[in-house]
Order: sequence, then structure tokens, then C-alpha cells
Amino acid sequence: MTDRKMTIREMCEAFDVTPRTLRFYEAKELLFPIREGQKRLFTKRDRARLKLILRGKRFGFSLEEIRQLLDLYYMDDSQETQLRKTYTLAEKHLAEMEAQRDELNEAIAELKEQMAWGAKRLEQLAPDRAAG
Amino acid sequence: MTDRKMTIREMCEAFDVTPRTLRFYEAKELLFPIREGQKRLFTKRDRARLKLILRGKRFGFSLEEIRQLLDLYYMDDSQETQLRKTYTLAEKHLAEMEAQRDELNEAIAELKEQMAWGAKRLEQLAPDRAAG
DNA sequence: CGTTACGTTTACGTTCACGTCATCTTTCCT
DNA sequence: AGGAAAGATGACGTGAACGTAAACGTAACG
Repeated sequence: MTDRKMTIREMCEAFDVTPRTLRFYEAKELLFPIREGQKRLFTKRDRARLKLILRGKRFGFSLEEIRQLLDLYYMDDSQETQLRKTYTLAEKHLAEMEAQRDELNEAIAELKEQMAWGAKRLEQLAPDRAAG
Repeated sequence: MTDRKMTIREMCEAFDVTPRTLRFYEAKELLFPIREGQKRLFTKRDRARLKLILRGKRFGFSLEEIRQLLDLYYMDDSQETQLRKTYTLAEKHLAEMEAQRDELNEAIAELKEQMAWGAKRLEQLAPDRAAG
């Protein structure tokens, strides 16, 4: 496997984050870059995790919640209880995400309706150049 | 219209927030309770706004972003430029929300797939009591 | 051989969204 | 009248998620 390890700068450019952020994530045990002497090197695994981290953030999950979810993706089957616990947690999150999606759809519909109103008002004010 | 004004306590129980939160939202100009002497009274309008505020938060919008969006729902048609500006802002947010929904659907699919894996592993460990 | 670029650690600063006192009126109840 | 309950106004505290500055190491470039 071509696992090109990346420096912190390369990571920053690839994912549009700062070095501080990556070190912070390491301190919080969300990433585990290997060390070459003093320097960090980010593996393919770190890149996959970071992608999931950033996505989780966009959905409003805290870093701690994300950390626990990452375990589902990257767990060694060592102990069952842990796996089972994580699985249950994932079920909870899945339910949350589906609920959030449904509410989001509702909100989108409402906002669209509201915007139709706004568009109508704009047309009345300036019939020549309609909104949109 | 039966606009039963509500005290801060009633609001707190109705929406499951603290008094501090409501005063904070007033300070940030998201709510505009009227005053009866010293005391705040929350109108139907405040309740509608609060509902939108709490929903916006669940979608990860900041209070400042929410404040601007609320203007679309509660603007007097006084000046066109303002209305047009807000409309444009709403279009941006709508696009964001739709993108977020799509990404959320993607993430849900991925998580489900990942959980199928976890379930399989759990079955191997304890075939009698399956996961789910 | 200096300096420029990239990296490190340590540590204090900052923003957001409130929580948590402390202190003071107002109001309602017995 | 007296006391709890509800509400108000500061003002300081807090946790999350970084920003930012200081001080240092080292490796390559001209």
C-alpha cells in the first residue's frame, strides 16, 4: 500500500486547517501521527480520521462525541464489551442524524415558503427585475 | 388574536431553556419581550422567533447568523435594499442547508454500512445474542 | 556561515453561549 | 406585617475549540 506520510503543512493545505488544529486533535486523541524524530507524520489512517472529524463537526457533533464514534470505524476486535458499547452509541448517533435530516428537510421547506413571500414582495416593489 | 403574553418562567418551561438564556437572547437582539414595569412579557412573536432560534442552533448556525435570518421572517417592507439583501442571505443559507442535508444522507449511509460490519463482528463473537 | 523555512513545546489569550453567584425590587400569600 | 417566590441587574466564571506569541531545534539554501 502506498501510504505516503504527510507533514503537518501538507495536511493543513489538503484539509484547510491550521497546524494548531492538528496538534490539538492529537492532544485530544483524535489523531495519532507517528513521529520521525521530533516531527509528526500523518498516515493514511490519520487522513481518513480527519475527514470524518471535519464532517462530524459540520453536523454539530463535539470533538468528544466524534472521538467515540471514530472508535467504531477503527476498533480492533480485542474486547467485545467495548465494541458492543460503541455499537450502541453509534445507533444513538444514527437516530440523531436521521432526526436531524428530517427536521432539516422541514426547515428547508419552510424557508422556501418564506422566500416565496419575500420574492412576491420584491416583485411588487420592482416588477421589472424579479428576485432569483 | 389571542396573544397570551407569557412570563419568563412560562417561556422557560414551554421551551426548556433557562431565564439566563432568554435574557441573553434579548441582549443579542434575537428576542424583544415587552415590558410591564420592570418585568418581561413574551409575545406570540417572541415564541415564534424562539422556536426558529432553537431550530437554527440544532443545525449548527451561530446566534448571529440566526439573528440575520430572523429578519427574513419578520421584516416590515420598509426598505427594499434591506429586504433584497436579506433575501440573498437566505438563498445562501438555503443552499447550505440543502448541501448539509445531502452530506448528512451520505454520512448516514456510510455509518449504516459501518454498523453492518460491527454487527457482523458481534455475531461472530456471540452468535446467540445478535446485535440490534 | 548566516538566515529562511518548517517544525516543536509551553503557555496565556479569545470567542461563543451561556452558568452562577450576589444583591435588590416587586408581588403574592397567610 | 412578614416572608417566600419570581423577576431584575450586574459581574464574574466556565468549557469547548482553537488563536497567538515566545523560545527553541534543525535542515537546506545561497
